[in-house]
Amino acid sequence: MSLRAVKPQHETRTRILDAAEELFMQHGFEGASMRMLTAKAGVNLAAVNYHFGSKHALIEAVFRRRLDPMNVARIAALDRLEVDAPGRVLAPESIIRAFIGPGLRMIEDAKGGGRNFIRLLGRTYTEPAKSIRALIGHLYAPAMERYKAAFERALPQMPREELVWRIYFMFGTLAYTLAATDTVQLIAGCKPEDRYDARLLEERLAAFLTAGLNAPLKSTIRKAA
Amino acid sequence: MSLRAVKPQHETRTRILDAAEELFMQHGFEGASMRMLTAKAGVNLAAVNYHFGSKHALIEAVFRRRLDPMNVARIAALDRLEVDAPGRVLAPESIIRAFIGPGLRMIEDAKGGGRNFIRLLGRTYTEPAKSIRALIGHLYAPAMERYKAAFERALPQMPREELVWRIYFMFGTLAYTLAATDTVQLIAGCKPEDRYDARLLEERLAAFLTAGLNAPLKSTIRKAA
DNA sequence: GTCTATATCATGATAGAC
DNA sequence: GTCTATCATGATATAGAC
Repeated sequence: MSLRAVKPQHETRTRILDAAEELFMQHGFEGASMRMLTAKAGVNLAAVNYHFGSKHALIEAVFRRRLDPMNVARIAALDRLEVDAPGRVLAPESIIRAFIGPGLRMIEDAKGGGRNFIRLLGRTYTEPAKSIRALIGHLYAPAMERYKAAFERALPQMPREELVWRIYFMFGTLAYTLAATDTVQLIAGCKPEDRYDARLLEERLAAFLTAGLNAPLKSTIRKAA
Repeated sequence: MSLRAVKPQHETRTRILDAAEELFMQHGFEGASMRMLTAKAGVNLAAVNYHFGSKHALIEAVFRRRLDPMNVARIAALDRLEVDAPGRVLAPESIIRAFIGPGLRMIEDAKGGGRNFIRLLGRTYTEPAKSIRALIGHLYAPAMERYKAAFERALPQMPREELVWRIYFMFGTLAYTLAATDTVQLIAGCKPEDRYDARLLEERLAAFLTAGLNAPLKSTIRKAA
């Protein structure tokens, strides 16, 4: 019942999450120490254990904060498509755009930390401990199921197994593109501002992915040497 | 001038490299300690510093051992294509197959450690310290330049900037596919043996990438809602 | 070349004053 | 809720016997 300001309650938590997101991205989960991130956040070392309980619980919180809304947005975008075209078969390209949009928009959020998170997410597919992989898979599962079903309806003639692989390829292209926009020298020659232009990236990615998804089922008969 | 067996000279080095490759893949560069990897290799803790000088130098050695031959094989495959069709324009698909072949073959090498390395490589695009990224970029550079030039000749009508992005997307799809074949639950439904069948993967990837690379330049005009 | 033993330091976590 | 101080552990690296 005190009259003290109520601000500090969430602020420390948020500052820790922001710092953790950036440092986990830069140094990995093991490489970023709690001392590093509490120093960056300007909070006391013990605050992490007070607010989150352990380093591992902090890692989970970092992912949940961003992934939950991102996948909600993905599902909402798909819902909108289906409501706007009731009963009709959706074009694969529009499903692709609905899926990649929420992730792409995040890379424009440099100040709010979204870009850091996107790159952190990219590393997560290969690096982390099993427990983290399981968490990510769990958080992604609902959106993935919805999109898988949408693609199956949009491409009824494609064998299920081939479709699963092509979804996997698309997922990989997106993950890599979002994660590595800073790091890969190949892209270094491009205009720097293009790397974070979500609209341009969406056009380029949508064209590439749509063509890949619709690739002919029998590979072209090539005349071997 | 002793008559002792000469085997031990290289064996310790190799055992350390094999163990490091696997443990760096599983736990990351910071997460895998020298104690862990010397224990796995069955060598003494001090042997790493004797043979490599430091942990960082060991990491470099791990990459050089595999990347050098892999890129040599890639360049050789492109050379062969150009020799077999002198003066003629190469089909984009054959260039793609020449590039992805050496990496794909590695995932079949479970026993020799190639599969471990491929997954280790995948994480490297997003995770590592700048010094490692620089090393990787340096080791890749010759092959990337050759292939970039080959694609430019094969697709003279495509704007250079769009081509760079499409090469980037292809590179990402390959990297992700190779790196994540174990981890992603989406693919878990497939027949497990298919994940490591290089021939099947090459067919699937080549179809997807070729279509993506050749995607129409203006995205389909879609009737928005 | 290989080993034991150890120096030096950083880590995650916690106890307890305020 | 926040701080200081500290514990127990495990890290890289090295010195020196064999």
